[in-house]
Amino acid sequence: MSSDEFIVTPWHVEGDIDYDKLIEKFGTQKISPELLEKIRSMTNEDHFMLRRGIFFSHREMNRILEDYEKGNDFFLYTGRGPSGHTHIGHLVPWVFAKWLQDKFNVNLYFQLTDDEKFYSKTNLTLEETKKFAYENALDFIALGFNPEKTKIIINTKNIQTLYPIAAQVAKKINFSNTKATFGFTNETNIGMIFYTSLQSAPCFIEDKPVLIPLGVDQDPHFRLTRDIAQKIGKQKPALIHNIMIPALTGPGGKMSASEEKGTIYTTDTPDVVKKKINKYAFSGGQPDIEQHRKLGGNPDIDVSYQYLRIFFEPDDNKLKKIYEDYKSGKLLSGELKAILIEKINEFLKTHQEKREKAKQQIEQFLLENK
RNA sequence: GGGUUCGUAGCCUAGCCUGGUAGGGCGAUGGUCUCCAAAACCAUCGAUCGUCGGUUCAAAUCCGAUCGGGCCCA
Repeated sequence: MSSDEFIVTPWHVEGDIDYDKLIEKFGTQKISPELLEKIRSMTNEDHFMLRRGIFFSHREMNRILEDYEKGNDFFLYTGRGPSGHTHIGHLVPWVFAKWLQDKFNVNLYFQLTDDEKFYSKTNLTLEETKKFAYENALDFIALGFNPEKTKIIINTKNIQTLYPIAAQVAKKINFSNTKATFGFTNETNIGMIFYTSLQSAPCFIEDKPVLIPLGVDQDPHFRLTRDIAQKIGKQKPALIHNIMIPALTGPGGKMSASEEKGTIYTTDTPDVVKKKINKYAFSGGQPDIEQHRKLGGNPDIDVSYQYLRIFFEPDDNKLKKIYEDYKSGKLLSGELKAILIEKINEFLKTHQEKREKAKQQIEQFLLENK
């Protein structure tokens, strides 16, 4: 694969992603300055993930906001495929969903697709994906969601609730649609072929419009959902997409939960975090200290800097100083890494405490089948 | 149920026809070099060749059975 090629699908992300090209390819809308301003004025806050383009693309987010202004409520939906333990990249859309929920005071559904990971990962058993679903749920809850307005859907547990909706969806999607959208072939197991209708189901769990914050790689599922929404008498789901979080080891793919090395898990200890960052984080520094002082580093490709930008340093002034110091050569890669290590460990300390408490709270969050 | 095809280290794979206990790539690990990482260079680990049995002095290689995956047909 040459350097200007990239692949983005719900199951595989590879290459150096050109997000403008991806917008064109997927047919989404870039988040315009006007939309940014609208969100800002409605929430009275300028969220750093929007300002910095971590969320960069959408489908009909403006419609959701306009309806909301007219007094029409919406709800939020996001999720996670439990193929492994939660890593810090997963938290991006969840934290953003929390923010949206707080600002608009709306319900949120969080879907754990344990069945889908069982179908798509040959080496995972259903027991394992169910176990990871539970583990992932703890991380989600730890972010502080309100149990009154937030429900966790586990596919294998909530199938009774999801199935009637999924059936409506499934009848309107044919094999050619899914083949074209996901690249399925005759070897694809039939669980995968049906699966997208289950991922669609939460879009219609309430009779209101839905807004879905999610990683852009999951967009294809909802492209199909949007295509069939009107056929089943529902509104199209609206989406807001975040970029893929780079792996520690460098650009050229998203952080993968199955690759131990390039991943910081939410359960990692401070020592492990330190070791992983120092040992694996791809840097934009120069080959040696003299050249670095003279030529400066490149924060745009430096993974440590990117993590600060994407998640761990919401303060623009501090981030700007780091950017400039690194670029000028004043800040060394090792020093930049030290800043990130401290930020991550500070975050994980409280996260891990909340995660422990979540074990007592999980029951309140699980959706009950009706 | 029938047919067909595949099963070699974490992954991809050579070898199988023409039997003599396995070679490569990626990855991983360690080192050199770096403020780190990457790159580069050096080194190392790692496979009883799905399983059981047969033929043979000798089988990943031939034969049989069996298990598992894929596809086609019913």
